[in-house]
Amino acid sequence: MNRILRRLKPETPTTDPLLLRHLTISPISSGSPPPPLPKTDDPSLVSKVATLLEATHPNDWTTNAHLRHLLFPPAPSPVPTPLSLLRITRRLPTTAAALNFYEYIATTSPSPPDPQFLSSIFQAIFEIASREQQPDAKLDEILAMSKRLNIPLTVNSAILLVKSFGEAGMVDKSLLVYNELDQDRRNTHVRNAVVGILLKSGRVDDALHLLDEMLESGAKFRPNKKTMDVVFSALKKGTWVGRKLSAEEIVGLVSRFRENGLPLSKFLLGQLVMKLCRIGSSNRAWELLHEIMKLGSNHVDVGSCNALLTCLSREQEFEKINIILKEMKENNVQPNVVTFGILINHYCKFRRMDDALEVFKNIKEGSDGISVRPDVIIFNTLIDGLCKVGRLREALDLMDQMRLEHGCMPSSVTYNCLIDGFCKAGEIDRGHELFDRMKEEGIMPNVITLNTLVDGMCKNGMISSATEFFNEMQEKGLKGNAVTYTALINAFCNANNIDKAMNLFDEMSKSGCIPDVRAYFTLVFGLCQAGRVDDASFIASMAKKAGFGLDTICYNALIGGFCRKGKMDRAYEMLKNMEQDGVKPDTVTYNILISYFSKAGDFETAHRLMKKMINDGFVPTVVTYGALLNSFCLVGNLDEGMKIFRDMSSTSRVPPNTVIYNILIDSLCKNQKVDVALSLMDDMKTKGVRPNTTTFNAMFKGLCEKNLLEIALKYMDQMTEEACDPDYITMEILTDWLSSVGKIEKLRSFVQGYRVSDSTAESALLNGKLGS
DNA sequence: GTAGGGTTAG
Repeated sequence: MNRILRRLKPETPTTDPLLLRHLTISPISSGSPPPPLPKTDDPSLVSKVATLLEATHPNDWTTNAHLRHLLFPPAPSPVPTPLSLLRITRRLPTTAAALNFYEYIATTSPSPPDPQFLSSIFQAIFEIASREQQPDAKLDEILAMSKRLNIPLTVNSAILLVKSFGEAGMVDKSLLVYNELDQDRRNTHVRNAVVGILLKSGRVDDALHLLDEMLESGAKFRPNKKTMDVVFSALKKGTWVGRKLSAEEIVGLVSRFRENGLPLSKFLLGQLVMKLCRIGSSNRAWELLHEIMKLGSNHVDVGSCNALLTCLSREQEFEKINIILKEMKENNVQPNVVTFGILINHYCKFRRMDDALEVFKNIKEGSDGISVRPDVIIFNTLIDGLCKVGRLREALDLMDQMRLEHGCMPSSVTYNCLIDGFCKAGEIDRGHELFDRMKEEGIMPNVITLNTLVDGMCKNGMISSATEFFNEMQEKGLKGNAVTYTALINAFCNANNIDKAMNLFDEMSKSGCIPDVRAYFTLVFGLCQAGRVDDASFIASMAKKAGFGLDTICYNALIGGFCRKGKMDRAYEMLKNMEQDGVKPDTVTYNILISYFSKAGDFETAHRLMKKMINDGFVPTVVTYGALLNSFCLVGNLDEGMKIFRDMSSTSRVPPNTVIYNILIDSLCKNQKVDVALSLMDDMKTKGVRPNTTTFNAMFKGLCEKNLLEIALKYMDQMTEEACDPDYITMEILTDWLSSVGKIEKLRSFVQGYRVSDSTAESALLNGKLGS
C-alpha cells in the first residue's frame, strides 16, 4: 500500500474544488440504489468530518481527538454508517487523500472495522480515481490493492470498474471484475453494465450468453427496463466492431424480454427501425419489422411502418413498398397522413406525378376505406412535384384548391416551390408576381424565397438584377446566406467575371456568412475554368483549412487546370496532395493525365498510365480512347487513330460515340480522305450514333474543299430533319460556298428550317406517333 | 415539404 501511496501522493489535487465537489456528490451510476443501511445515519456528521479532514493535515488526523470522537464514538452512541463513510471519502480532493483516510480508518479503529465500511471507502476511492489522470492504470492498482486487503467490491464499485475498463478497451478486465465479484452482488445493475460493454466491443455472443442467463426461468437477477435500453441503444448506435446481431436474434430477445414482462414499446420499435435504416441496414430493419409482425399485428404501429417506408422510398425499393402497404392492410395497421405523404413524395421524386395525384385523389375520397385530411405538407409535396415537371398551371390550381376546398393555407414552402418552378421555366416575372402575392397574403418570404429568385435571375442572365434584388432585400432585413452568395459567385464565374466572383467571396465572409463546401468549390471550379488555377489552388487550400477536405472531383478540376496550363510540376503536386489526403484517383483523373501526355506526344507515358489505370481496377472509357485518338489525329497519325477506333468497337467493347466520330471525321476531311469520312457517316447511321452540329461542320468543310455539293445538300436536309441546329461555323462555310455556286434559295430554306426547327421536330414526332 | 457547386476526349 505504501508503494501506491508514494506513487499517488505527489500528485497535485484537482484545481477546481467547486467542480470536484459537484462531481463527488453525484452518484456514479444511475439507477443503482445504495446498499441497505441502518437508520443511525446522521447527515450532519458527514459535513462535520469532511470539514475537519479538510482543515487538518493528514499527519495530524491520528492525534485529533475530535475526529476520533466523531468517527469512533464511545458506546452507546451510534457509529457512522457505511454510507456516511462513503460520503465523507467522496469529499476528499484526491485519490491520495482518500487512501490516507482509508489508512487512518484501518489503523485507528479500536475494533476490527466492518468490511462494509472499508468497501464503501474503496468505492469512493474508485470514484475519485476514475476522474483523475490516467484513470485506468490507477483503478487497476487500487483494485489490486483492495484484493490484497480482502476488501470486497461494492456493487457500485464493480459497475464503475466494468464500465471504465470496458470503455478503455480492456474488456477482459471488465469480465474479470465481474467474475470475481461475490455471486450475490452480480445483480441486474452490474450485469447491465457488462452486457453494455460486451455489445459495444462487439462480443455479441458473450453478451447474448449473459442475457440468456438473466432471461432463464428462475434466474435470480432478472433483466429490467435498463437492460432493454442497454441492448437496444447499443444496437441503435451501430458502431459494431464484431459481428452484428441478426434480426432473428434481436427479435428473439424482444420476445424473451416480453416474456419477462418487458414489452418492446411501439415507439422503441419505430426508433430501432429508423436507426437501422439510417445506418444503411434497411434489410435488417425490414427483417426486424417482419419478425415483430409475426408476433402479432398489435405489436407494430404505423410509425414503425412509416420509418421503414421512408427508407425504402429513398432506396427506390418499389416492390418492397407495396409489400409493406399490403401487410399493413392485412395487419390492420391504419396508414395515416404521414404514410400517404411518404407515398406521394416517393412518386414525386420519380416524376410519376399522375401516380402521386392518384394517391391524393384516393385519400380525399376515402376510396380505400381510409380517408385522410391532406395537410399542408401533402399539398406542398404535390405542388413541388408538379413544378419540377413543368406542370405549373396545375400547381397553381392546386394552391387554389388547397385554399378554397380544403381550408388549408399555403405556407412559405408552397410559394417557394411555385416561385422555383416559374424561375426554372425562365418566367422570372411570374416568380416576382408570386413573391408579391405571398407578401400580400401575409406569408413572410424567407431566405429560401430570396435564394430561389436570386438563382433564377442569375440562371437567366440577369446577374445585375439579381445583385440588386439581393441588396434590396438585405436592406429590408432579409439576410442572405452562403447559398445566396454561391448562386451569385457561380453566375459571375460563368459570365467570366472572376474578379467580381472573388469580391463576393470576400464579402460573404465579411457579412458574417461562413462559406460552406459548395461556396468554396464553386469558386475553385470557376477559377479552374477561367484558367486561374493558382488562385483556384489557393482557395482550395483555404477550404482545406476550413475543414472541407477536397474530394476527387475537386482534385480533378485542379489537376486538369494545371495540365491545361502545362504546369506539370503543380499537377504532380496536386496528385501528391491527393494521395496524402487519402483521396483516391478515379477514371477521370487518369483520363486527364492520359490526355495531357498524349497531347504532348508522349504516347509511351500515356499507354503506361492506361495500363496502370487498368491495374488499379478501372476500365478505360470512351473518353480515354478519345484522348488518345485525338492526339494521334493531331500529329497526323491517322492509321493509329483508325486502329484505336476499330479496337473500340471490337475488342475493348467501348462503343464509339459522336465525339469519337467527330474527331475522326474532322481529321479525315482535313487529310483529304473525305471518302473515308463519308463511310464513317454511314457507319454512324448503321450504329445509331447521332451526328451533331460539329459532325456536320467537319463534313461540310471536307465536302466544300472537294466541291461535292450534292452530298452537302443531302446533309443539309438531314440536319433539318433531325432538328440539328447549325451554328455560326456552319453558316460561315455554307454561306460562302452556296452563294458562290448560286444556291441562295437552298440556303434560305435551310435557315428557315433552322428557325422553325422546334415545331418541325414536334410535328415530326407527332406524325411518327400517329403513323405507328 | 422548399434554395446553391463540380472533374476528362472533339
